Amino acid sequence: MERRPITTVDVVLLTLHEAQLAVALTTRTAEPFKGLLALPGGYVHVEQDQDSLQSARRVLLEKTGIKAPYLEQLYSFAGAARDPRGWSVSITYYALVPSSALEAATAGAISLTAVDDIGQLPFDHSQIVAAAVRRVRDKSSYSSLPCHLLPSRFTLAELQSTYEQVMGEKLDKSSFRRKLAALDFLEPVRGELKSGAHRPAQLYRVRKTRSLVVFDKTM
Amino acid sequence: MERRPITTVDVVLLTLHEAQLAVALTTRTAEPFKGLLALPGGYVHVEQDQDSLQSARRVLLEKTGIKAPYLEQLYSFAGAARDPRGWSVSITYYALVPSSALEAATAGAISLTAVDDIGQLPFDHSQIVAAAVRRVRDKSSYSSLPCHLLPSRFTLAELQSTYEQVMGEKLDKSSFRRKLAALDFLEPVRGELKSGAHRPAQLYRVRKTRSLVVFDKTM
DNA sequence: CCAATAGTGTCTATGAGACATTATAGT
DNA sequence: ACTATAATGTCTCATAGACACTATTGG
Repeated sequence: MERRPITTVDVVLLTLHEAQLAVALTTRTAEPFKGLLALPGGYVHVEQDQDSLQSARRVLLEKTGIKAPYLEQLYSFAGAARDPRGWSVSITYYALVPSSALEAATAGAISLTAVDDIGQLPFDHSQIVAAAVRRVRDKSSYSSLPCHLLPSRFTLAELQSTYEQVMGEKLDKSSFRRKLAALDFLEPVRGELKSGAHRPAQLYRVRKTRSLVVFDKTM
Repeated sequence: MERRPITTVDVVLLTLHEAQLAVALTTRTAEPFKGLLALPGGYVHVEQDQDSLQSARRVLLEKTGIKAPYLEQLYSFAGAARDPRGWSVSITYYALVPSSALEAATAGAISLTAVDDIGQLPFDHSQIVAAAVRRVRDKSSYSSLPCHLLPSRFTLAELQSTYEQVMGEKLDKSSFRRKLAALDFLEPVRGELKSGAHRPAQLYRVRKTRSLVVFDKTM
């Protein structure tokens, strides 16, 4: 009987940090690449995990303390060359969390790096990060995905800024709000406002039933 | 050391058959589910395959005789419950071929079933087919993907009909052609026409450098 | 009143859908 | 001439982007 590949999960945990989309890296505690920064990841535990989503959740909790993020399968990287231990499969996931969730959850074991200046990472983790960023930017262009980078209540200006930071481009305020209104996945939080030295803004939250709304495409 | 999961690839081979999007199923030659129709699939061969795309290509060639189709990774299904042999990972791919490629390649070992009346399949193959169909329909709505369901030369009417069969809805001829012209991924085949009892149509082919063109999205 | 940000309105250009018209083959 | 399909043109409406304007707070 021939040898089975190694099976792991790796998670690309993304958040906004210093007005940039940033990925959370952890220091590897075991060989290979011990001591280097890499994606939080680990073996699938066949007695413990019912499926790979649970593996991803467990690994993320163990390595970063994050509990219930937006979590979605990204892609599987599999082959003979990507891991020095031999033929391996990495089922990868990406997660989005508000930066507040990161501050609360971790004991500082995490390094946040802007996705646009990731250097070389162990294994094929640079490619994995690149794929996640592509996916998130693409999906953000036609869905409410970036909402998961914000706390549960936010202003429309904060939401627009989040989209802009994810996409890396400015958006028109009027058009942006027209689209939000048409899609109708936000609801104002009654009576609550946010303060500054100027007109206060209405706070909103995502409607319970519409945590991921996909906009129109063409053709 | 704990046991590693089984690692397999399964391929959802799609084509047009009797004006419907159809999936190619093969009869299982081994347990479990020996003798039943299922997706062409098999173990990853770690000494033979450099990566999972090569596994998919190999499996598809072995089981169906298809050589160089459009082939793209779909999703990975992984868990304790999906295969009676135990915890397993299936890295799934989908392939698109013109129906002519199927007739030529197979010795009749393939069963073509319209995707909209797939019943129960072994393992979680029904779900896998459903995911592939969702992906193909979605991607067809904003890309030139359906071109891979046609032979290398085709008329605009044939292309429109292909889109309609994939998407399951009628399209307006004028709008369809306007969009094709704007995207500019087709080129007329010089002097060649196709005949009937009426005005002949221009034949086209996909430009070499534009085998998958993605249209605009919004936001 | 001023500064600063929130929120809304208007104009225009683009593009999609619906539908009509012209073109060209065989019979 | 007739029919069938190819190919193109026109009209209208919806919508996105650009930008201007009004609203409301603190100082």
